[in-house]
Amino acid sequence: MPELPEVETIANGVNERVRGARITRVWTSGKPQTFKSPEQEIADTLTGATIAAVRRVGKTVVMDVTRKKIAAQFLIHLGMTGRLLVSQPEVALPAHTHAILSLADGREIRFVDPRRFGRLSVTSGYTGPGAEPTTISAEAFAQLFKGRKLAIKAALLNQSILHGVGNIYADESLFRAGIRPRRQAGRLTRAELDRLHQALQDVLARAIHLGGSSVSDYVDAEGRRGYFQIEHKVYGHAGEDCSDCGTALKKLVVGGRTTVYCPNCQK
DNA sequence: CGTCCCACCTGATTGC
DNA sequence: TGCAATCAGGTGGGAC
Repeated sequence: MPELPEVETIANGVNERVRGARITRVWTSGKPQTFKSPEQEIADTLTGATIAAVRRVGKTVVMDVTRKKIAAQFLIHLGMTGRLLVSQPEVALPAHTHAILSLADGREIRFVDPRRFGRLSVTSGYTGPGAEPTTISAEAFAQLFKGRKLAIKAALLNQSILHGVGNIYADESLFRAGIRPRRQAGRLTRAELDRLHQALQDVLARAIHLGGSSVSDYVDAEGRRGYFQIEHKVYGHAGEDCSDCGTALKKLVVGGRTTVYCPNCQK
């Protein structure tokens, strides 16, 4: 479901509500695919721990916890349909709930994930697989794509190059930079890469400001929708007229993902 | 190693 | 109305 702006919105929302809380009990669903660490290890690490902070790294929600002076991290990757909710215990459990952290004050942090593409694990020292798009310099950004033969869209989606960008923000930033998604990453000029760097950071900042994109059912920790979808210029608009030039937007598949672009504005 | 493709899941929507 | 096909914000493993 969520890309960088949605994960950031969720992490910030959860952080504001549970930072400093103590976890008294952990329940997990036993669906093996969901758990990258053994469920017992997750329970042992979190039970009795205090939540120091909840933040985003790439598309992963990182919960920093301390238990008996030992620091650890609970990683929540939301996949396509994962949600992280902070609820009062009397609120009915949603279907497909896969983990519940009960807090000392009675509230519950719930991980809900219908498609089960999400993953839960515990670790320490997590830094994510790639570079951080919101703060990377134009120079370092350009460096990432040197010599790469894959399509620029596929490169943007590759989390080990740049982490946090997904299908929506890849298409939206390529449109705003005027670059066709199939262009070979290593053959973009420095000027084009600078435009892409700027467009990507603008789009991500704007989307974070609006609470992310709610395409179907994405909601943050408090059940609020995001509003960046109103500003999508290409994602979800295949066949419609380009908002800038009126040309019909085209759809194709790049890196295995549906891709929409303007054949006139993007070169 | 780089790149491509498909499997992994459920649910909503579309089309016959 | 009913049922099958298609599509979805993401990864990760295997094939080439």
